[in-house]
Amino acid sequence: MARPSNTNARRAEIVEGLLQVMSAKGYERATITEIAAAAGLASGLVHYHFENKQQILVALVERLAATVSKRYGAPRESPRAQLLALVDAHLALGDDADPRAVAAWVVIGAEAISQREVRDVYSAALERVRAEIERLLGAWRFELGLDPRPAKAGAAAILCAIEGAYQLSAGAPTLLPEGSAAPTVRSLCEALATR
Amino acid sequence: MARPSNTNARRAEIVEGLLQVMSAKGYERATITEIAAAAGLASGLVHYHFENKQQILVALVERLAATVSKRYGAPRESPRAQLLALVDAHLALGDDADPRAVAAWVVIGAEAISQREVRDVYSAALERVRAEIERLLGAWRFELGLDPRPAKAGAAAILCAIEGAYQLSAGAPTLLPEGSAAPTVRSLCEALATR
Amino acid sequence: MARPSNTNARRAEIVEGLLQVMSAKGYERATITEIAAAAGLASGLVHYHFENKQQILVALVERLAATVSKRYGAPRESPRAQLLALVDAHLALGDDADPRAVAAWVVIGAEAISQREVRDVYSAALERVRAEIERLLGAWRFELGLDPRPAKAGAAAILCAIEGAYQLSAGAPTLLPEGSAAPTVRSLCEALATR
Amino acid sequence: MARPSNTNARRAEIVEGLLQVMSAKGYERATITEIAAAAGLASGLVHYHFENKQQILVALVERLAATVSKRYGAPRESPRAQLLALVDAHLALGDDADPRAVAAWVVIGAEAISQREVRDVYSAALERVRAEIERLLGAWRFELGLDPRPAKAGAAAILCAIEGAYQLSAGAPTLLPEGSAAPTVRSLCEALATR
DNA sequence: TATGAATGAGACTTCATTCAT
DNA sequence: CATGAATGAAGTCTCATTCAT
Repeated sequence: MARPSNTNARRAEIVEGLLQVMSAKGYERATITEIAAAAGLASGLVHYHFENKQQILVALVERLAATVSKRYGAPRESPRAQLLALVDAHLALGDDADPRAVAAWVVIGAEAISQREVRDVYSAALERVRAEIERLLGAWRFELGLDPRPAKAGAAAILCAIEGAYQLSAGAPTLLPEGSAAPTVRSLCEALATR
Repeated sequence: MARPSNTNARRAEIVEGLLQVMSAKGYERATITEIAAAAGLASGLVHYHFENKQQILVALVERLAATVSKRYGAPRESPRAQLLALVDAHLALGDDADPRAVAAWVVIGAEAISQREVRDVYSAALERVRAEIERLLGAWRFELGLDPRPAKAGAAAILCAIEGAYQLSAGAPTLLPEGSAAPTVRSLCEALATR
Repeated sequence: MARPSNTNARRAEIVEGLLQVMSAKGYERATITEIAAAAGLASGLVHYHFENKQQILVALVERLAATVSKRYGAPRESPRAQLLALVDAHLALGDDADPRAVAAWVVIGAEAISQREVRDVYSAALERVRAEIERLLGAWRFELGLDPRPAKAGAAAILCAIEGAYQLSAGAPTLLPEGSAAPTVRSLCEALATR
Repeated sequence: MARPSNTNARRAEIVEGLLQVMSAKGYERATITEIAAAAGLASGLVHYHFENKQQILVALVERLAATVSKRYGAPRESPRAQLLALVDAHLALGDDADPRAVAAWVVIGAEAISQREVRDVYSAALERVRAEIERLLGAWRFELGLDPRPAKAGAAAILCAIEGAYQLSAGAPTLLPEGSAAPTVRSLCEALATR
């Protein structure tokens, strides 16, 4: 009698709509009306599936973090390969590259400053990545017979570089030539792993 | 009879007001009324000194870039010292550190994505820094007898790390321990200069 | 094959749901969704049993009037006893007291001002009470050998006092000490009957 | 240089607009747009002078209470005259009678149930009246050589009757013949004072 | 220059009602 | 009868900008 719930699909569509509009206009200028239109829905439906606009943003943070995780995916044979795969997954080489996702992520980083709930999920996502980088960098250095302790500072540096690459490629695209971010950060990993 | 113009002083006060409000609330949520209040002015006066809200933001970008330049200041004896001074000037060690300026800069980076005029001044400011880093890193490598050409990619990496450090310290403050950004990026410079 | 109709039971549940929500939030702020939830029903069902929201309100007016009538119930030996029983039935002494019903009745009185259909049933319910009071007060005075004609004005005064007691106990609960309304109005009846 | 502030005048106009619209439609159905139109103002101005809609309602409660106080005005020679003047001031005989104010007051009483801030000012206004009635009724009874203590219950009864008369005249106008409320309540005062 | 009231477009959000299942 | 998603109008509130003084 009752239709099967399609709430999850609708929520995903709305989140996708926010991603599209927000990457072009920023968060505050992404109106509910536009988000709904981008998702092909009536505007009133947005608030049936989300309590308010901020909740869509929170859901988007999680969706973007999950997308990178998925792309990172399968385990590799060595810490080195694994770390470089992580970098590539973030700086998305090839067809997967999604400039809108990058722009949205930078906007989210700015919103995290003033919106606690956004900051919480944003910080948590970054912390997971940082911990993984630290683990891999430490293992790599250990294999090389080096002291693994500097991996903590190194992980922070690598994460900074990744986030900074997002920032530059979205906000100052002339500065970071297309496709140059990944190799740059990869070589940075090499430098931090081997000294 | 004519009062001496205080336009420049007033403009600076308004820009400072935007800095304060924006670092706490973001750009769109920084209202003219609040900006004026933070500057101790009547709201109507803001549009006497600035054509519109965006122009205040543009002026703020220039003000922040100039502040860092000033802090960077005096020439040092070696490319290495000069580069490390540049890093310190950006990641503002000591009493000069201004979390509000960092937050505002991150917000500006996000606004640059969708507002061309902001992007122009933002990109230009970053490009000046990037070019300076490249110049210093190249000179440093030259002194060490290394090929100076990788300085281009290295400069990009260093700039990414600086901007990423801003991002993390403003949007995920638990991730980047107080004062840890500068030494991390300094050691990154060493790594990139010497291999 | 056909299920027995449960329309009447469902309608009563919905009316009860409105009573609950309305007494806490007022009529306009009582949403169909909340009313349905309070009744343990799906929101779509409400409009199967009622044409629109106002019809639920009309049904509630009748339900509340009927509840008081039922409480008033059995005939007493004298006009005096009967009138005092009527007052008690309205100002609901003892366990029967239902603050939500009182609040809802006051809200209904306000809605009656601007909604004709509500006003009609509200006025009719009050008129039945007023006529009964007048009848009893007249009979009482007649038994005492007094002119029964002032019973008309007296009935109005008593009805005013009852409705005013509702108003105060719901909207200014600090003013009318718990349980003080009924004795006060009873003594008012004595005063109006005997002079 | 600066224009003299007209905030108080504007606020009064807006409050008056709410009175007009609310007496015809109820509080929730009185839209800001209509209130502004009734006051001859642009809608945006309403929120320049009032934080939100509820604050207009609060201001209206105070305005209505003050209006009755003013009408009550000058002191009389005896407690009896003073009390009857108070009743007349409330049930506004003659040209002063304002059915819209009565309707608005009843609507306010209903809103007081669910809006704490409204309840606070509404209760306070009623309490002032109640205390004055008690004082006058006690003095009157004292002059007559009667025990003044029942004045407390009597004052409650009189206040109930006044508020109930508002209720009936606004919500069930056929029940309370035009102009009949005041004499009825006056005779009620006599009854309560003299027994 | 300076003030702060005024404007009006547009944002988010709510909600009665409808309807496919 | 029942469900709950869907619709779209309408409401409150915000705010950049303008303007009379």
